[in-house]
Amino acid sequence: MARPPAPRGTRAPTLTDVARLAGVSVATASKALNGRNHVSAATRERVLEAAAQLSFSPNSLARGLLAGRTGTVGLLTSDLVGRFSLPILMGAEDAFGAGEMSVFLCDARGDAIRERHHVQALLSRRVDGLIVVGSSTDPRPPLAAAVDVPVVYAYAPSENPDDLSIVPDNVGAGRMAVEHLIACGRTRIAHISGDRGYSAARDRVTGALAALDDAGIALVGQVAYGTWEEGWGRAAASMLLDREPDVDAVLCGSDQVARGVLDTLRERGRRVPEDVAVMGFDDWKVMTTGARPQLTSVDMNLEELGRTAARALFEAIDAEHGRGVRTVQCRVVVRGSTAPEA
Amino acid sequence: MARPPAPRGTRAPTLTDVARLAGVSVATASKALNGRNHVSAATRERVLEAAAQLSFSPNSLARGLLAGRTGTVGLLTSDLVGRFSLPILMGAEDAFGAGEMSVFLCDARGDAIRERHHVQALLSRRVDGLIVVGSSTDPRPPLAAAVDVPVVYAYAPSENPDDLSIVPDNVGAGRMAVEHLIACGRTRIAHISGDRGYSAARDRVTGALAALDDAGIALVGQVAYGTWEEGWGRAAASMLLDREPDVDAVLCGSDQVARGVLDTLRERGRRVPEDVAVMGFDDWKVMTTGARPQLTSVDMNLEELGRTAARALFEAIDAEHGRGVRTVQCRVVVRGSTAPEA
DNA sequence: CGGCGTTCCGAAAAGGTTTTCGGAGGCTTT
DNA sequence: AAAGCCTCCGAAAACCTTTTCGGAACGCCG
Repeated sequence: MARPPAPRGTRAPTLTDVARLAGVSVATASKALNGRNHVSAATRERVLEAAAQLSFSPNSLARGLLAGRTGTVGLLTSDLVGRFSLPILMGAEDAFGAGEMSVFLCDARGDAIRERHHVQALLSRRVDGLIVVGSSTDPRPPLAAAVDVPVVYAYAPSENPDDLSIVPDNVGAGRMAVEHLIACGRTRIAHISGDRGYSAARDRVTGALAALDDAGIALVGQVAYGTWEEGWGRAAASMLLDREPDVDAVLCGSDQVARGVLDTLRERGRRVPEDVAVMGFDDWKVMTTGARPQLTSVDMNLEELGRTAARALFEAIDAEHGRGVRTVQCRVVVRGSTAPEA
Repeated sequence: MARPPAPRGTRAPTLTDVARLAGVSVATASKALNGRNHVSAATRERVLEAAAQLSFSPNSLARGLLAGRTGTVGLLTSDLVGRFSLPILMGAEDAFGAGEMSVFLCDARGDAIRERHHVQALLSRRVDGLIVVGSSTDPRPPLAAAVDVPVVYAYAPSENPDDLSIVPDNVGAGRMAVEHLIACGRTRIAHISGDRGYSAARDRVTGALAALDDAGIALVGQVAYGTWEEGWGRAAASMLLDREPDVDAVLCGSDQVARGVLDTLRERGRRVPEDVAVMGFDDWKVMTTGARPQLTSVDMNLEELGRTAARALFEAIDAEHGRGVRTVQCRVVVRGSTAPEA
């Protein structure tokens, strides 16, 4: 910050330069470039030509300073490394990028201090709004600082019900999964879940049990909680087969767990899907399409969630701020592990 | 853009407000807040208190307008969905976020039109520099528009050697991998690579062959090019075992390919690592640690690459612009698939 | 008491754009 | 011919911060 900016070529052309070249005042140049009226066609043409010749590009800072609106939003994520924030980020970037909005990306890495610092920086840059992306679906504390721009929470809802949160429908996902298995003719369904500490795991269980209840079917064995990893899937499947040899479907808490289950089933000589159907959650492509057979999974529609959050923020910027928790529907992606290839 | 900004609470406090509250002029308030001298301690204290009371946050737009430097950089990626851009992005965000820089994220999705549009938008926002992250390590055309801010290409180098590019050392990675296998006592080494269309695959082959050559060892069979997927790994391993039953190590073009190879080896009753050692590239945690046994891999250090790119851009902003291609070293992460557990 | 140096503060300009308002000129209407 | 309206353009203000420069107050010395 000590040194002055290095003189790199010549300074960017300003509206004044354009006006001078076109032989008009800056006011006229501005009007011509922005398509406002009260400018004759001939003059407008001259200005446009001058602007093109200088490859003029209006200074967004000056514009934002005057308009009180910058056309920027902040995307505050808790962990870029996690694989759930990425599709959401993509969806949001997608929805914004289509318009005239630019996105500031900040990674707080789960650190509250860092988060506060980033929020301050974003506010000082006068963003028009904020999207806060959580790293799990568990509720998170709202932003500490007082923010006078709209905030939308994505994936992890805010603990404050007055905030607007967009979350995936994990209960619905569990329900849809079981309904799919039942539709495939399965009646002896077990559930190997993920980490009990995550509401995503518990919600999916809730939905799954509800669907079983609706169908008048009992779960085979107990819900098995563990971790989100392949190793847990292998171990849990082994125990399951020992205790419940006649199981004909295993719903898994994640695609990774399902991969482990598939491994164990193969080793035990169970055919998938003929003997046992297997399903995962998240539809993580590299997991589902690399598996043998390919894995049926529930797509949580995270990219759509990101787009929804962006659109909600967009509305909140222009109009009134919504509140409450909104869910985004998910969908079953059917592959070979539940339905034999056609 | 039609509606005026919704009046959300009261407008953000400005330096004028702070000065008025503290009973000084804006100039004094500015000096006090920025820690410049020629302000008495008492006055400074009054100003700081007033600023805190109003929770004043200086308007970065106005500051940037004046300073000619905005403290923002643009991060232009070709495909957020790909998993290589993410760690780079993280590293860059990391290196920038530590200071006073904010990052604009743009996803061009491999579309040149969209890319140009984003570059224009970034320039109009007066970013101080740009990082262009490619989706593969193949050289890419330089930015179309004339940019008068420093640009650093990351992962994919620019086709123009006068640009500065930071890329992973794929040749070195191939070399290190083979050296590790040799160090593990393997002498009958095969290589199941990835997609021949990618320079990453070819470069790794180059490095691997060079290391074999140095050691006076011949590759077992031919280099097998295919895809980056698990299925290819399974198929290629099957063919390999048919033709070269006495192979004692398989170097795989990616972790995914390695997973497929592991699968086939298990089915064929070969023990890993006792009979055959297996290695992958990329060190994709979910692939390597979920495997049985856990997979030795070469970490391409992408996060470090992102940090390096950010630092290079930082230097280029302050001083002179570098040029040429710089590589970032990678490292072998040893796991059970090449070395028996201790 | 005058001169001088030091310390502190305020006025003003700069940065680039948008918008408002007034002015100038041309044309129509009475 | 005078009055009025419409079209087009330019001057200037506004947005907010930083920096420069001049001025004021004060203490100290001669």
